[in-house]
Amino acid sequence: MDGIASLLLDVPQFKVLAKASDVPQAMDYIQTLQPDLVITDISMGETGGLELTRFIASHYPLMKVIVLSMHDDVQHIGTMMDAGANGYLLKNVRQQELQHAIISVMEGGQYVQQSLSTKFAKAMQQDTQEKPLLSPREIEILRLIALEYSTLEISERLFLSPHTVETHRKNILRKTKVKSVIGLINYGRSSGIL
Amino acid sequence: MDGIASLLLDVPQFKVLAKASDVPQAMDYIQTLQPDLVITDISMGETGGLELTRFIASHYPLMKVIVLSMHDDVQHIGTMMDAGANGYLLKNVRQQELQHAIISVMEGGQYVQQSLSTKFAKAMQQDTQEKPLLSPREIEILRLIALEYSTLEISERLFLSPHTVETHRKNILRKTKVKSVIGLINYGRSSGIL
DNA sequence: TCCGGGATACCCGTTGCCCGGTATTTTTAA
DNA sequence: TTAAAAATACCGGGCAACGGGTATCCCGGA
Repeated sequence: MDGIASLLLDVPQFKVLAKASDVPQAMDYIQTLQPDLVITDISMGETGGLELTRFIASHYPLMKVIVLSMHDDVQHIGTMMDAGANGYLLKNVRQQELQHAIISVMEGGQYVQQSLSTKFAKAMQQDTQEKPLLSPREIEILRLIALEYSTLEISERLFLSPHTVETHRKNILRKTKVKSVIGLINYGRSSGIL
Repeated sequence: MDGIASLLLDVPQFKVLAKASDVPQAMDYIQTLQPDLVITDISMGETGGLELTRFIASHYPLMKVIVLSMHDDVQHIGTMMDAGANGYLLKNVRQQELQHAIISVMEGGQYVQQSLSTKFAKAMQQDTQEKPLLSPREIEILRLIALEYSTLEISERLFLSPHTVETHRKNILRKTKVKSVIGLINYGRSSGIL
């Protein structure tokens, strides 16, 4: 971790606000300092880094996250990027590429290390190739949710069991990776469903 | 009251489902028959009509309420309209204007008797003229709600008791007259707060 | 000077969302 | 045709949201 910090210290336009050695500490710093960018080492607690990334993505949508990892497989990259990471680099990244990644990310882009981007891009292509994500039925229900219909009201309107609507609702939440109806509305707006 | 009913009976597209002589009886009818429209005489029990209107507005948002009154002052009109009434007429209203009011209200509009609307509109103007509606604190909290913060998280972020946040949330819901966070988001979007 | 609104805080009860499952039928895709 | 996905339905539990109260403090306008 010190290695990374020293890499950054050499560059005047970057300022290291804090370094955290565990996830709770990191969360604390993030909430108090609210930095523009968080560099997360997912080798430290395995799942901790994933949770941290999800937390940042949902609570601070404008805050950027770059993941430092030692895993170069598509699964790990995909999981972190899905969780809301803006960049993914291996721990052996060179200073120049790290700086480049930071700049790209801060400008609103995504950055995956050169040596990984080829295989990841290929996987991504098959992965994100306009998969509808939500089924027609689910979209229908999402629209009704956005219109302030309760689960019970939706079930009455569509002649379904409330249980069915509940299941659909759960599946929608799972698929869109949001934590409540609020995220659902935001998702619907940004994806053009609503 | 019979005078009103007979006015309505002359018109084929209106059907009088029931007449109530006191508030509890009216509540009973409303809940069992769920009419499209309720015409309330606020001279009968003073506060009773106000409570009834509030009850309908909160429990049956789509049900319309027209208030028949003998008070022509701005206070009374404002109170009833704020409580959720869709129309306000004096008891001496002519049949033609009553019908017109009903049609306007059923089409989703608001109707205040011609002879009153001028003074009321003037009061309303000062009243609704960029009244911030939500206080700065409430707007702050609304924004955090939209970012998927829970009440507890908001309280921690603003160094407040969760109870306080709860109160603000309730006041926001009351002021914006929506029924859940979903309506809150929609309100925020349309009003430009979010 | 007094009143009202805003901000703060607390309590209690009900409702509905959310999460964790399981399971059947139908439809679609491989 | 066979496997996966979608749509349907049900159960039980936890907890946040919501509604309706009460109460104090402070400040700015009437």
